[in-house]
Amino acid sequence: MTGSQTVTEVDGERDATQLILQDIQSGVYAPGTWLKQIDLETRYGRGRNEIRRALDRLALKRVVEHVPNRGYHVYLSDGKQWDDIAEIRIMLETGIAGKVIANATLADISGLRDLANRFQGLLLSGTVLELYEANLAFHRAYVDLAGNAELHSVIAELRQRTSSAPVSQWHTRSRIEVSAAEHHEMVDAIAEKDELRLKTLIEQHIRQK
Amino acid sequence: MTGSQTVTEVDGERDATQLILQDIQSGVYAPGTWLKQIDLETRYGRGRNEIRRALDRLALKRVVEHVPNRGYHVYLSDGKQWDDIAEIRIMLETGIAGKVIANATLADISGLRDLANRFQGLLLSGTVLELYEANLAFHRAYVDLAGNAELHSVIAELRQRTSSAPVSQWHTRSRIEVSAAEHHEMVDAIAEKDELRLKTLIEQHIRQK
DNA sequence: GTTGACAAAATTGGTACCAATCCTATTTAC
DNA sequence: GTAAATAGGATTGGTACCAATTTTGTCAAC
Repeated sequence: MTGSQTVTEVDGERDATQLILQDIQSGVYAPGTWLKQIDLETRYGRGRNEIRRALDRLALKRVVEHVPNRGYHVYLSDGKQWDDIAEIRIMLETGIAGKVIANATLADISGLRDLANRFQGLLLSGTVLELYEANLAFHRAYVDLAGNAELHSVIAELRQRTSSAPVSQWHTRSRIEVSAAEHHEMVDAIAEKDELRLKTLIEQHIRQK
Repeated sequence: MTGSQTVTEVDGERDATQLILQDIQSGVYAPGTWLKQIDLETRYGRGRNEIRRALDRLALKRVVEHVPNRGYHVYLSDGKQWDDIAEIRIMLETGIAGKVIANATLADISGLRDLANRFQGLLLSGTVLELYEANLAFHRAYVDLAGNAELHSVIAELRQRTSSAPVSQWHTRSRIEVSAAEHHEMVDAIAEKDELRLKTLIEQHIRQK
């Protein structure tokens, strides 16, 4: 049974890569699942060619794995990989702490506060994917304050690598609550220009999530 | 004049992506050059399909830029981008300094020393590409000592992003000499377990290159 | 009942073709 | 003589088809 009706009314312009990625992140395709080209073709209403390109890109991003003459399947991330990537993120996000504090205007801080609030607001009503997006928006805004255009894409890529099963993270509500609180603490630290505290918070935040 | 004979006798198994990348890094294709599919097809003796996939991958890596219905051209890296990437590399390579020192066995240090020597040895006789590869091997070995499997690919990717014109870097011999000396100093610092000095050296090394 | 071989179906991956788009050179009007 | 318009050529990018490989299902032998 490969069937699955078209998921789209008007996905119109969006890239197939992101659609597939989003479905993987939403848990539609569990880790280990084989992604058959024909299925994807009908599901997203795209040509064979675009599907192949999308799968190749995802394979490059290590979201799926390619086995010649067998196809592509969702990557099964092990614990070690998660730890390694967390460590890299810590190095980068703490590394820019000083710059962020130096660059942050009052408007920036207020913007961050809004994003932290939005995440907190979704805590009760939001879906997992919405929470995921809100959390991502917060971290993205933080990283942007460093003024390093490249860093943005690097971190985004890192996130995608582990996000194979974001559902499996944040299983308990209490953990999400902690995350929401930490977001606010981070904003506080930025407002008070307390670099050391900010770094400590970030490390703690990334590790536990 | 689009002509250019096949560059290969037996490139047999190597991926077209890497062949093109290597040619860009060697300066065969200058920044800004349009990479026509037909030319690449004949030059590397590959099908249209593989060329397209390779170009798509390189576009994803930001080595080339894709303009719809126009084609792909070698990316022109501006100074800001170089600085941004250098900064990221500094954060990462200094960030692992402690772990590297902790993990490095005598054999590891000796291995690093060999690689530093090899770079130095190529200083007179080697081509630009050989120097580039030797330098890369040294840094790769250093990064590997951190025991973070993911970090490896992240840094490799970062390097590729700026390596559009490695020829333009290292224009003067004196700079290469300085780099070679710094490699040795880094090994010294690791051997003496002087983390602070190692970090200083790395920052200096990456920035000036 | 289990294991092995064989045939059929399904899936991938490559090749070739064709339409759409863009650049260039020539011609024409002013 | 210069500029706009037009025709021609070249390049990209998508679609369809076909071959190669693998998996699944069936049958026979032990």
